[in-house]
Amino acid sequence: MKDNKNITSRDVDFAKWYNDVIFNADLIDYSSVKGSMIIRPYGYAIWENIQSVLDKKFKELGHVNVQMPMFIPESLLNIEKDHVEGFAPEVAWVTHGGNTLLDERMCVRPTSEVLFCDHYKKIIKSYRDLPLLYNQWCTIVRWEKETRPFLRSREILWQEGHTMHATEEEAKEETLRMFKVYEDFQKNYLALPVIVGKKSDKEKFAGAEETYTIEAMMYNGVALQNGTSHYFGQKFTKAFDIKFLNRENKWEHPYQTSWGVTTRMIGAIIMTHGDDYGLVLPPNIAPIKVCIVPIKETDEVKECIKYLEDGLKANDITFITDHSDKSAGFKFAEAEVKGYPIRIEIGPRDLERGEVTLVRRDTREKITINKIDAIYNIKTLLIDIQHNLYDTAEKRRNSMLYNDVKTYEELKDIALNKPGFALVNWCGNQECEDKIKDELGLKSRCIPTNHDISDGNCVVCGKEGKVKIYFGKQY
RNA sequence: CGAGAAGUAGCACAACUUGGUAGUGCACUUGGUUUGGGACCAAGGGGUUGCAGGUUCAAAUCCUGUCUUCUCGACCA
Repeated sequence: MKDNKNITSRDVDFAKWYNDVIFNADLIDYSSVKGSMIIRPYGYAIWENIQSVLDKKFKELGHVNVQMPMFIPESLLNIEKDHVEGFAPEVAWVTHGGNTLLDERMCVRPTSEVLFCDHYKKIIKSYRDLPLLYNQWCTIVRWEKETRPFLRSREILWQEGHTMHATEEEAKEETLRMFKVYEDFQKNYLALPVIVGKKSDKEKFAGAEETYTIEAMMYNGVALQNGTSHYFGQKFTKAFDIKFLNRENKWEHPYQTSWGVTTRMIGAIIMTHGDDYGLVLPPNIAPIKVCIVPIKETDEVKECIKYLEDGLKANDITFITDHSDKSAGFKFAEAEVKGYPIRIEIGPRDLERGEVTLVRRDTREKITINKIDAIYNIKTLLIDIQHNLYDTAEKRRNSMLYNDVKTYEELKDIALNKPGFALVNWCGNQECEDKIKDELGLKSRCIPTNHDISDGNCVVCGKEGKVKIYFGKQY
C-alpha cells in the first residue's frame, strides 16, 4: 500500500504535516496579506457548524447578537489603562494617504470591550436594563509577528460575548456559565479533552480581574489556548463611568464579563485528531458525515446509491456522493484527506451479495454489511467514532500529563525532554513563574479548577505553595 | 525584531558550481480504455526565472541593492 504522497508524516515534521493537511483538505488558501487567510468553503463549513451550535446555546441562555463598528478611535481605546497597555504592541492603526482619517488616530478593533462599553454607557440607565447580554460574530485584527493558519492569524474570525450585570455575584456566575458552555462544546462536539482553569495574573487578559481558560494539548504535546472567559468586575465600568440606578435609587457601576472563541478551534481539531492520511473530523462537527464512493457506476450500483441517499436524507445525515471519473483508489484517498467520518464503498462485487462496505475514518477499519442495515450501522458508527476520537485523544493527552512533579529538576527534565504539561505547586509569586519561563521556556497554562489547592512547596523557591498550576510549551 | 534557508508554469523541483534555444513530475484541457487503495495511452495549453540596476556579444546562471515567503527564537486568542 502506498503512503499518502502529498502529506508529510506527522512524526517526521509536525509543522509541515499540519500545513499539508490544511492545504490538501482545501480548508484555506493564503491571501496576499500575511496572516490574513482565505477560508475556503470546506473550512468555512466547519466554522458554520461551530457557529450554529454555539449561537443556539448563547441564545438559549438569553444572549442577543449585535454588530459593532470595526474602528476604535485612539481616545476610546486609551480609557482603560491595563487594557491599552496589553494590546498596544499589536494594534493596527488606520491611515489614508499617510494621514489619519479623523481628527485623531483610529485602529481596527483588536477586541471590542471599549466599543461595547461606549455603547453601554448610553443605554444602561436602570437595574431594569440589566443583565445586558450581547454577543457578536466578527473579525478582529491583531498584528502578530509570526502567523500560522488557524493558530495565529492577524485577522481573527471569532465570537465575543460582552455582558453587564447588577451584581458581582451575577457577573461571576456568567463568566463561569459561558466558560462551561465552551468546555462542554469542545469536549462533546470537537472531541477535545481540554483542561480548564484560571490564568495566573501574568497571563490573564489585559484589563480583566480573572481569566478562565480552556487549554487543549496538541498531538505533539504543545498547548493551545482555545477559548477564554473573563470577569472584569467594575474596572471598565468605572473607567467609562457606566452607571445604573439600583432598587434603592442609588447610582452604581455594573459588573462586566466577556468571553470568546475563535477559528483557532479548527486548528485544534486538526492537530488533535488528524493523521498521516489527512484530516479527521469528529462526526458532531463534520459538515459532511458520509461520503459515498461508487467503485463503478453500473445500474445496480446507481440503484444502491439512490437507496442509501434516501436513507441518509431521511435521517438528516449529511453526505456527498463522489461521481467523479477518478479511480476508486483516488476517491478513497480523497475521502480520507477530507476527514469524512464514514465512507461507503459501493461496488458490483459486494452488491452481488446485496452488501456494501463501510469504512470509518478514525480507525480506517472496513466493515462489510447488508445494504439494508447500512443506515442503522452508520448512525451507531457515527456515535462510536465521536467517542473513540475523544478517548484516543484523552489517552494520548494523559500520557503527556505530568501531575506529580515535585522538584525543579523534574520540571527541567520535562521542559527539555518530554512534551506535555507539568502540574506543579506554586507560591503564587510572579518571580517564580518568570523564572520557569526564562530558564525552561515553559509558560503557565492554568490553575486547574479541580486542583486549586497546593499540597506542597513551590517548585521554584521552596516556600509554601498556594496553588497547583500547569506549565507547558504553547503555540 | 534577532538567527538561518528559499524565491524558476497552479504546486513540487531541475538547470546556476563551469553564462549559450528554460526542463521534469503532479495538476489542467480533449479523446479513448479503465475503476475493490492515489490507473493507462495519445494529443494539447500554460514562463518577462520575485523586482531593480550592473558586468557581458549573450544572464535563470556572475555582482550589487531591494522585496517577499518559510523555519527557529522573542511577543500574542
